[in-house]
Amino acid sequence: MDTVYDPKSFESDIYCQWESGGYFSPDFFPEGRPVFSMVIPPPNVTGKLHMGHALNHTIQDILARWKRLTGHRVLWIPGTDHAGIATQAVVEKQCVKDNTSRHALGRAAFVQRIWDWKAQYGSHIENQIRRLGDSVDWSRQRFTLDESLAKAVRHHFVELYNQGHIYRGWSITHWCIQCQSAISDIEVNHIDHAGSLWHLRYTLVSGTDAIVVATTRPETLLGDQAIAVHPKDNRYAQWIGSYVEVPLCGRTIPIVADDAVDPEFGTGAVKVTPAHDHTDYEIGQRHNLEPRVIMDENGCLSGDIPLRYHGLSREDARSKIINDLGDCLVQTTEHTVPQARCYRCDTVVEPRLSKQWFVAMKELVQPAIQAVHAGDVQFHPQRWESLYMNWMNTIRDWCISRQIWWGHRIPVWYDPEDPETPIVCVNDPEDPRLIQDPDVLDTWFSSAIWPFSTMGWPEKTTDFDQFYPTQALVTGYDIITFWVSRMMTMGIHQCKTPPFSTVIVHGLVRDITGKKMSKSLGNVIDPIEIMDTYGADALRFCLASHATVGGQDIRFSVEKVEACRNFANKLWNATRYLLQQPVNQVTNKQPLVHRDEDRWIISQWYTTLDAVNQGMEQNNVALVTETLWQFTWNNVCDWYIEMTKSRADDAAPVLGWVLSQLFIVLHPFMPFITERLWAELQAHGAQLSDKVIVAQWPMLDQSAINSELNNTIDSVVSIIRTVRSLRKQLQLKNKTQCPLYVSGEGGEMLTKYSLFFQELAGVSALHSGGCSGPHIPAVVSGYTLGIPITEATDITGHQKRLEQQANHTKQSLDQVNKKLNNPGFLNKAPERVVEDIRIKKEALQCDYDQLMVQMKALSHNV
RNA sequence: GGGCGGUUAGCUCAGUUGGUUAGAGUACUUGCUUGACAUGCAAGAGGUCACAGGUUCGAUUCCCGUACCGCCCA
Repeated sequence: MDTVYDPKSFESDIYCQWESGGYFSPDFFPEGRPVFSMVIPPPNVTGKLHMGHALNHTIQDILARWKRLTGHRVLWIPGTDHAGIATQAVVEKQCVKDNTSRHALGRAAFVQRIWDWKAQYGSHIENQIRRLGDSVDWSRQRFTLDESLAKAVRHHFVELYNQGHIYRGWSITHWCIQCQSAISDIEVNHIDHAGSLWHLRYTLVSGTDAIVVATTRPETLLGDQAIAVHPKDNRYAQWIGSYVEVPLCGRTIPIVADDAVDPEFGTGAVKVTPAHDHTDYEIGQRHNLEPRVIMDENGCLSGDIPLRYHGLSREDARSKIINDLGDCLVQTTEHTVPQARCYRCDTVVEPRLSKQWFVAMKELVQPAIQAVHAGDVQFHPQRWESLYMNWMNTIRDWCISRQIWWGHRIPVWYDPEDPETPIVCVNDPEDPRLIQDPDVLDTWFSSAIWPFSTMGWPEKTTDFDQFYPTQALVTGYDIITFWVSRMMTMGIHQCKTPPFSTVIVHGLVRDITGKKMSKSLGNVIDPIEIMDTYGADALRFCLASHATVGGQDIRFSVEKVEACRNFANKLWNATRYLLQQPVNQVTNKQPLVHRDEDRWIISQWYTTLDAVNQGMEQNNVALVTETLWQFTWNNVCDWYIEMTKSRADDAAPVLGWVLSQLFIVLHPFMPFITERLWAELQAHGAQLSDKVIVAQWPMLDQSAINSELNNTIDSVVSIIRTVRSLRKQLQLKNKTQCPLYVSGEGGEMLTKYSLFFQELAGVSALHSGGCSGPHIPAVVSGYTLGIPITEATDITGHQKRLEQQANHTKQSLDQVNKKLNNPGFLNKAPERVVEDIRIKKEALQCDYDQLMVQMKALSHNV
């Protein structure tokens, strides 16, 4: 073995062994075992691995490997989604480079080009996932456009349509001029923008009066069909029903009264543009206003408008119109406007009247609400439940048609002679006259059925029988609304059971200052680069150590990954140390031992295992990493190995057993190094079976936990540390040994461990009882220590130190006494607490008295 | 405007029924070529638990408010 842990030298090799050995498949294990299944949140096929994936996958893989080790047949399904708009955009860019376009190529050729692209680059992210160590079943890998999944999507669509949950209709939808498609409500971010409020004068047709309206989008006046005021607004009551002239157009439009108008906003009168605003559309419906479309799909003015505005962009149109308004522009004020932007490309989204396909959600989501309500599905942490509930309770219809070519084409056909009647069917109709709807479905429409489409639904497959529903879904909170809610809705609707029983929600990975990682900020940290430098295990352990029960966002620091790499190195070298001794007696059976330090490490191990088990059950991954780190580094390396160095061969079966058990429990967190070290033990003759990925999780042996022994060894450790500290202050050379006097109740018992004091604290001889000559004293956990003074001793320094300790002890003692002198405390606090405080007081008093004695004695030596 | 989360050592974070002298890693200081490991060992220093009030015998912990940071929805 190398003296230094070098993950690059073995990680990929180990992954190949797992993958080719079939260990990731549930079929590796006999039937009859309990099942644990999960589906991966399918990453975008154009994507590359980012820190969010790394965190998400680390948590899932920890779960999967833990469940596998605890005897489950684990199925974790991998795959990617076709990411309609994103993928199409990538290939369109490629077309531009090649001096062509999708329209020049035509639909079929363009779609083929995307498939070609996918064949070449689509497995990029899959290979990155392998780097992370994901124990996914590649034999069941899926892509949302696979034939069987496409069939599932069609089946799903047709069924929903036949049941009346899907309809086609006119509506104001968000139109992204960049993506050239309608997008759903949820794909829009509302961001405040420093804009203006323009006050415009509309002259009444009869008479000379005018009404002033306030608007944030003056360019839409070309599409105005009314002015609206609140029905109870006295300022305008007399004008309701009158007509005004639209500036720059000459058209006349009515003044209507509508509750939707906020009298407090602007002048209390608003212009109504039904074809280009959600609220205005609704007002228009109530007052029979014809929507007037004045903008094309590129956001340029068009339609029945004055010629001079034709073809202007939204921005140019605005400035030109403001310029042309003249007297009609009464005033301009600064105003913060919420701007709707596309979540993919950040372009300002245009509300646009168009005919789209929708899923009527209100009724469909009811069972999904109920399931969470009834506790059939639980969120961890629970607070996300309210986000889910809020979203579901205020759900609006879901626009699922997209005006692009890459995706599941809507399974609807029209007879050219009757284009208003859709023919909806699973299989392509035979009649060649029929024309298929050109649109494709929102990618999320196929993602919503991912937990069962991946298992062969709607066919009755054995996978579906065995593995649906899944047990857990792991995701960032940002896609609870996008994805979790829809999987719940569709899963219950189609399969009568929620698709998972637990939703584990984690935070987002941010940079060290707490900012979101983004290309434009230039603060992106590439997980692949991190793995190249520190190894996958270090990255995983680092992310896991941040995955607290609270699910807080994570500030990612490279330093912490480095620390985790060092931890791996520690484990590596502890094993290297062990392998200097014969390990052929190492088995998975707890070895018989007769020494306290052996019993102690075994006791500590089970204490650790107990905490690990509880942490895993409670989904507290971060706590588990801390517990394992502490045991490995502090208990095993710092103390057990050091205590047994003089009898290393004798202790090897114990150390070997402890480490091999530890490898199993660490394996979900650091799969590569534990597998590698497991193999190393095997190669040196340890009797360990197969691979650690399929080892048996240790059984907790409560009877081996010995708290009395733990306390004793704790005392020994404290004394050794104190002696080291004293030696440092005495400026004793490392090799200079000194005698140690220990007095205090049970002090004789410590002679049993004199070898430890000798080897770990440089004690030449341990004397039970006080030191009669001049000495440096110390008080630690009820014992009084003494080291004889030499010429080099800095006595005043020690007096200072003792004084400090005495002050400190006195403070604590005062606090404790205050409590014990407080009748309220004595009467009202539980007896247990009062008793604890009494015991503590005695210990503190004893220490304090000793310190006083020692200080006095020391002062004689000055 | 409505809702949620955060504020603990220089930095990143633990701290679950309210009760040890508030912990860890890292950074820092000092000393070590220690027969596993300098990706290391040892010793040390470092905190008014954001601020103000309340409940309580007792508050980092529970409640109310304020400030700042962040997120979601409209």
